[in-house]
Amino acid sequence: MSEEDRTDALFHALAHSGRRRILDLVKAMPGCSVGDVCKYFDTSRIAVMKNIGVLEAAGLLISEKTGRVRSLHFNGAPIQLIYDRWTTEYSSYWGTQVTDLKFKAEAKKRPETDA
Amino acid sequence: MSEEDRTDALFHALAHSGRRRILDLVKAMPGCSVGDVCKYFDTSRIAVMKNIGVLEAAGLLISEKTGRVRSLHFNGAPIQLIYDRWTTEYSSYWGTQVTDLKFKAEAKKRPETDA
DNA sequence: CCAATATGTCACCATCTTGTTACCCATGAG
DNA sequence: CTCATGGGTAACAAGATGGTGACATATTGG
Repeated sequence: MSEEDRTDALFHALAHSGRRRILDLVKAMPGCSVGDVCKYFDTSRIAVMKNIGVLEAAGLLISEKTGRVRSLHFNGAPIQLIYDRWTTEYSSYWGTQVTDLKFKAEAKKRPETDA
Repeated sequence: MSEEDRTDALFHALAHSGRRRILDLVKAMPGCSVGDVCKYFDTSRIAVMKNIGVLEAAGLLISEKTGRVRSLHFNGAPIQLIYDRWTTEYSSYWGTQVTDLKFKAEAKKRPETDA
C-alpha cells in the first residue's frame, strides 16, 4: 500500500463520527470486545464491525482474538503520521504564510499592489 | 454546521489524493485560478472544480472572484483544528498509554495479570 | 459587436459507502 | 452433547461520491 493509499485510508477512517466514537470508546476501554463497542451504538452489530474493520485497515485499531472474543486496542501511530507529515509541513506554512496570504488576498483588490 | 459535521467535512476533503494535491498546488501558487489548477490534472475541469468545492466547503480553500477569474488561496486553519483537538488529545495519550496498551495486550495472554 | 476565455450549472452515470437481514462457524457453560 | 454467546460472511438496498459532456453565463480583447 502506497503512502497515498495509507493517507486516504486514514483520513477516510476518521471522516465518520461513528468511527471516531469507536476510537474514543476503545481508547477509554482498552482490550474491550466487539460486543462491548456495539452496546454504545443503535446501528446493527455488522455495521459496527464494518467500521471497526475500516479503522483496523487504517491501522487505528489493533485486534487480537482470544477464544471467541476479539479484544480491541487503540493505536495512535497513524494519527501521529498526520501530525508529523501534515501539521509539520503545513503548520510551518501557517505561521509564516497565512497572514501573508490574507495580505495577498487583500492586495488583489488593490491594483497597485497586485502580485 | 456542528463540530462533528465540520470534522467530517474536513477529513473527507483530505481523504482524496487529488484534493490533497490541489491543496499542495494552491499552497505553492497562492492566488492561482481554477484553470491553473486544472492544468495539473488529467481529469475534467468539472471534476477539479467539484473537488475545489469540497475543499472550499471544508474551509481548506478560500476563493475570491475578480472579473471572470477566481483566485484560490490555501487556508490551514481547519487543519490546525485537527492539530489542536486531535493530536493534543491523542498525542498525550500516545506518549503515556500506547506503551501501556501494548503491555495490556501482552498481559491479556497471561491470566494472572488479566485486567 | 464578436469571439475567445474562464467559470458555473445541469443531467447523467458508474462506483463506493453504509447500512440492513439472514445465515454460518467457533467457543464455552451446563 | 446441547445450546446460548460472540463473532464472521454473504447478498442486497439506499444514498453519497466522483467522474463525464453539454450547455449557460460573464468578462476580456480586438
